[in-house]
Amino acid sequence: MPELPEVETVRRGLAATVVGAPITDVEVHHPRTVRRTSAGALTDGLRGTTITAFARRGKYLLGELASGARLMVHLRMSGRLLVVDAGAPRPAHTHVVVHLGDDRARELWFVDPRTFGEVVVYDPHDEADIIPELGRLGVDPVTDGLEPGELAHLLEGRRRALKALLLDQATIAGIGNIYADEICHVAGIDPRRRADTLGARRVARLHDAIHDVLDAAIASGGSTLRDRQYMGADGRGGWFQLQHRVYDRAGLECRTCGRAVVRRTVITGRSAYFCPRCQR
DNA sequence: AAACAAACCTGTGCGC
DNA sequence: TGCGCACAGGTTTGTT
Repeated sequence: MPELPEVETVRRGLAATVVGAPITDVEVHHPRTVRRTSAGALTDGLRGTTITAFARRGKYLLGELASGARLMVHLRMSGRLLVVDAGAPRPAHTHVVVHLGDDRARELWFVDPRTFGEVVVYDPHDEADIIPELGRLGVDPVTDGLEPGELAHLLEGRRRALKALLLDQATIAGIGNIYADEICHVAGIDPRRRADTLGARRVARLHDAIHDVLDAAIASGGSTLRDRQYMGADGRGGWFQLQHRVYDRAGLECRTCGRAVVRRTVITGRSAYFCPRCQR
């Protein structure tokens, strides 16, 4: 579910609310959530310390602990991180509860119906062994920046469909199914077009679209779809879905040109939405 | 290099 | 109203 803008919104929410709060206790209610290590490793690694900062790389959320350890959370399809008052009634699928012992006690919940998500605490020295995917991540357009020349280089020799490349986390980190479609639309490029055939003008448009779409989505707190799955750490949804041009709009009039109907196709096994008139 | 399917799970929406 | 199927924001693994 959550892509770069959603994870960034969660990161900002946590940075503003749980950084500096002493962790007094940890409950783990689902072994799958801590499968990367163990419930004991998570509990022992968090209890008695404090989160000093939150970073984000692609869709990975990384917390620095005062102990020197590191916290990694990946929300995958249905994960949510919520900060609530202590003792608040817990929703179904609340798999991890981190007790924050402030003057005003609160809890940090990890809620995840599909249990694809993960929470892990580890020694940063062992990061390459415990979370090898992190080492394979490509450039994060927001955190690292991404210049037109660098983007052109990433596209060179890549014969895949552009959308498939945008979804490849080892090339560019953080873009998922919603934003890949929205970026292709804003750039005016057919998502099925081979990545190595864009030409300078399309590369320039793609560069601008990547930054414009991601920045606008972050400014809107991400996209909360019909199922209301995604929400920020404060429990409030985003509103970028109101600005979606093509995602999940098959059969509806294109919101950009108004003279064609949005089509749905499948690229690399994922739904892809585009306007055949605006995107070539 | 890259397409494809299957896997991991639960929930929801739709057609009948 | 109920049943069964398709599909869902992600990622890995194994097979062509």
